Amino acid sequence: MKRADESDVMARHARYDRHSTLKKAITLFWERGYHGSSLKQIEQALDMRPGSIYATFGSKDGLFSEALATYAEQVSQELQSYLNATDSIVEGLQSYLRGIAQTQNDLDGQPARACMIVKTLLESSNTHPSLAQQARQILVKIQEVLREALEVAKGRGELPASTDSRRLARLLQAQIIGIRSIAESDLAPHDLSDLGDDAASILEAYRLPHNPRSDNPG
Amino acid sequence: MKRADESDVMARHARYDRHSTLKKAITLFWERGYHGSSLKQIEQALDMRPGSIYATFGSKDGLFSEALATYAEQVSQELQSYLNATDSIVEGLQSYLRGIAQTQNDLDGQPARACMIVKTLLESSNTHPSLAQQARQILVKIQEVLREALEVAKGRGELPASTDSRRLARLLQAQIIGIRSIAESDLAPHDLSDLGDDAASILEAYRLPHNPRSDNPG
DNA sequence: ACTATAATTGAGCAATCATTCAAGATATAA
DNA sequence: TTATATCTTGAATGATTGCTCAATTATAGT
Repeated sequence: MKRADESDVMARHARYDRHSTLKKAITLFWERGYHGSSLKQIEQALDMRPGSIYATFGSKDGLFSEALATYAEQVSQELQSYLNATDSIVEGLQSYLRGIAQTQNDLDGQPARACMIVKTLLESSNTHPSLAQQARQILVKIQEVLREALEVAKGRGELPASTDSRRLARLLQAQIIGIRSIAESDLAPHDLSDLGDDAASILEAYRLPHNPRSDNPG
Repeated sequence: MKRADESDVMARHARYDRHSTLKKAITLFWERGYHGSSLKQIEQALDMRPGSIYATFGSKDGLFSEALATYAEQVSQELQSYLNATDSIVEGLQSYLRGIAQTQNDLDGQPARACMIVKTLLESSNTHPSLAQQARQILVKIQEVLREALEVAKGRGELPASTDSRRLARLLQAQIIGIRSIAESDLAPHDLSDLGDDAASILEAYRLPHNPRSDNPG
């Protein structure tokens, strides 16, 4: 059997760019969730007819799964860009916590909304095991990114060597989830911003006591 | 016109106790959410036929709304019982944060699960405005309970008079939401317990006697 | 036992659900 | 052009959705 890309006769090319289509899917699914998004609405959001959708993504599940993976990639990259923006890992993390507490944190100027990963986990944990498992794995992966960043911070002397990075990473993830979930309330922008500051300042207690006139530099 | 309870002729009494029925509804809706629970499943969970369900609760929306309100009552009472268990408000709050991080925190021995209020808010914020608004109001009410508790703590000298109780209440609510949401991951019981401890110890920095931080957030 | 009242039932409703597939459209190679 | 491969379409599928209501059953007072 001959695969499409091996064929000696080319044919019609796809009208839809997969990645930009997935971004449209993210917008819809992030807003309405899996069960809340009907295929009718998906057709409208993607400007595709059912046949094309199923030919491209296999099923509603497949589309959602790809959209979630793409979203996770976006989130990871955003976190990484915060971490790379400063010499200090801890300050990068603090900056990230403050950033997600801004009501206009997107390029599109969208208001802060709960994380799509958490929304998916909570929605599907007892209705759609495979989706829930995917969400869990993404959360573990992000936790791993946080843990590695904290390890680097330890190496740089920002945190005590005794710091349990895995454990602190979980505390940070809880902050992220808490902030972004509360953002779904109609909290005043200023109050949400304060919450970001408070969550960021939690890290101060974990910092290596930095004494400018320290007499024991070990 | 004669009302039923004014009638001089009594009739068949209801087979179903409203409160125990609502508890069954909570179990289903908490697990599967609003969109994830079909009327077929509701019929089975309540052991009621559609006619009875609609005669009693009006609609699926009405049933869910009553179930959510009942759940909120349960949560508030649990929080209050933690606050009343100790002389110290702060320790009561810490005990609560640790308590919700226990995998078996219910009388029924159920594993820790994400808060039904938050699940509802995230699921319905863009699909079911009235439900989302109800969830938001409940969260505000709980925040108010926390704030009042913190005010009492200030009066008792547990916290500095300068403490912004409203702001700290929001930080605490973010902890609760974060812990309970992360509980939906298949985190090891010990790890979740650690997270509870870490969230509880955040309050140490806000305490009056030994505040390790120079800049008091508040 | 009889009557009035209320609670319960479950078959059945129109609408919507996710999905399929034969037919048509379009681009490339020869 | 013609043939071939691929993409797109949208009507139609059977299942399921939330919900209704006429009929049935059960209770209490007379």
